Amino acid sequence: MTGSKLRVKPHRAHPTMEDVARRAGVSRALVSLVFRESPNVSDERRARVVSAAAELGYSPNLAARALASRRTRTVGVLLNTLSNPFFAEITEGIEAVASELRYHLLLSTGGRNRRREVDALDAFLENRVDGGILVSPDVSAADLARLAKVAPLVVTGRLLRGPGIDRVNTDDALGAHLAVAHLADLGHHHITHIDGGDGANSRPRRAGYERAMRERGLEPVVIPAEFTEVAGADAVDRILRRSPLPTAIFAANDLIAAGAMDRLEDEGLRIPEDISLVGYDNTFLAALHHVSLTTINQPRQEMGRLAMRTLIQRLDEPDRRPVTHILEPSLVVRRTTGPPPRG
Amino acid sequence: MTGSKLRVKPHRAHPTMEDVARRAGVSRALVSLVFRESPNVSDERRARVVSAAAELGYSPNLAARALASRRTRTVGVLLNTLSNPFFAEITEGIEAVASELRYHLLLSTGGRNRRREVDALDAFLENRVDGGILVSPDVSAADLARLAKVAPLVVTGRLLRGPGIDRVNTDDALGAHLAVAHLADLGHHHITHIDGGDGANSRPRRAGYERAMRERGLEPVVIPAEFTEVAGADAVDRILRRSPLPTAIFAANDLIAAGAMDRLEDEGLRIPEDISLVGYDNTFLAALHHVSLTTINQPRQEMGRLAMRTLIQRLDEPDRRPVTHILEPSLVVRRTTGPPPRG
DNA sequence: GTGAAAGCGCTAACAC
DNA sequence: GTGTTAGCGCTTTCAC
Repeated sequence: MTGSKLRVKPHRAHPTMEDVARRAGVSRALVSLVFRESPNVSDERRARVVSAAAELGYSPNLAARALASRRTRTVGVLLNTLSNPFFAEITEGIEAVASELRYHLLLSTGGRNRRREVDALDAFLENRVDGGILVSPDVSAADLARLAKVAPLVVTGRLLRGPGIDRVNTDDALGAHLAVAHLADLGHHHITHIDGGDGANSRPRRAGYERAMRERGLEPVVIPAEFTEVAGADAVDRILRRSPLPTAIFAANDLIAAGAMDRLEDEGLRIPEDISLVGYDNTFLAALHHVSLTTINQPRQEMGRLAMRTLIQRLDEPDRRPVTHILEPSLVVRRTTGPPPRG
Repeated sequence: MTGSKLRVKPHRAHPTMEDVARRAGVSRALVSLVFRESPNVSDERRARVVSAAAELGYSPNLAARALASRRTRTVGVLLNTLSNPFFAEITEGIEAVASELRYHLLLSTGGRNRRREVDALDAFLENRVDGGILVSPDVSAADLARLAKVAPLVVTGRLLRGPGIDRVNTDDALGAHLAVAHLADLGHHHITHIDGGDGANSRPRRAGYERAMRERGLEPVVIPAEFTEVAGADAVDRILRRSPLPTAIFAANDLIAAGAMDRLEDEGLRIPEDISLVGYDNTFLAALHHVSLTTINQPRQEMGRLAMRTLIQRLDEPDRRPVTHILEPSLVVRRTTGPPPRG
């Protein structure tokens, strides 16, 4: 036992089923049936049990239940960080259906740190979670498989296959396509992409961009960057030194777009009159009136809900083959895109 | 059992301490001692046990441990919503020290919904959490006391007193003071406050503003609103109809300030040349280069860390008297404040 | 419908 | 240092 000295006082005596049974004048087993909502209990006795429990302030001990039933009704959720609204919203989706179905969540943030992620998976194991939802995990396939052997998993943001592993993903390549198509339809030919380096979804977005450009006979130009505001601003500096100047920029996420927007305006360029700008993720940021960024929306809440529902389905039907759900992103047009300048 | 049909397969047989003991050629109790890191085990046997466990892929069953030890090493965390970065960052602080001290988190978001919050507290009870951290909870004092009777609590954002309840708060009145002082020092006399209605921290901020104004012989003017961007914009509309026009606005949070900023600029007012603007919370938003809002910072991560540490201390020392920690906000000067226009 | 009895996998005295 | 023994509070056959 690490850390504190653990002079923790044990819980004050909680009443047990035994106590409830005694008070209601029935057997312990009957109380158990009532709390598991068995139909085979007479209304009269059920009422007696319920009110006895209420009087005593009884609350079932989930540890005991888990031990006896070999089921915990909790699912482990692993994600990068809650500070990123993207993950926070996915989590909210998960939580919504979990609470509806009376499941508990054991939450861990791995912080893009492999060791912490492995710790989290160990915690899932030790808690004997009924299943797990891993949002863009960094851990090795082997570590994942170890958990998957013992509890079904839903993984997002990775292409991992395996028995007991279902997947929920969004189609990032399609999202990039949507962005390019929107700009091309407005008449842009010179569309530069600022990418996200080796951030989680950077690659498929870049690939989608490149393919969409080539399909239209346009020349892809990729400026390497990373998923931050500063990187977006720096990337614009590099873009402005090139020629021909692009008439539109497709940024790999909204944060990059925000940084780019700043720098473009600092340079006296008007958006969208002089240059158009598209982001990705439709974060809170993009929706700000002040920013009003055209961007690609990912159904975050829905990703979470779907992940949880998928897990429940597998719990119901452990032997069906693995499924992959792909959610489609959509274009949100705001005020940072318009036709290219004349001439 | 609600929802799914629960044809859940029990866990594949996990190895138990019995298995490990047999394999290592020792008693079950010795294995238990090793896993609890007891010093009274010879190095040789410890090594035997550890490697036997590794070979079997043994992982301790926390439910069994909880049942026997009457301690779960998990703490329940209740908060409004993860979508608000404010709560997300507090949670990250809590998680950081929890994971360091090998505690687990049972997380629930109440969504400002009293019923869901009560459900969450029930879940804490049923899980026999060792303690709870409630971030700006909405539940009644009675519901809170019920939980507090059985597990120590740390509450933030509320002034609740009670045995077994420690508190961590920030000094919102001081934050408001800082904002007013900053503006007054710049030479502003007409400072209008856009408030947050009955949002969580609205009242102390408003009160702090009013007192700070009066202390300087200035007349407080409060425009009622709520904690949203739209409300901020609407409030500006109302402000512009008044006279004399203020030379500075102190908004009750950053979101309001963002809305206000938009509308002010729409009306052709320059910030800070024509009018200064101060927000509250120092969210991500304020830090955007594009926005660059002068605001009041709350140490969010630190709030979370402190809450968790406070809880651990009480676990170590259940009978000490309740403590209240007050964290101090600080002023972050960016580009939306300056001296009032001349004349 | 209801009750009795045997565990679930571990901890915590206590003996040795 | 190490092994023995009783539970912890529930679920789950299996009789009745």
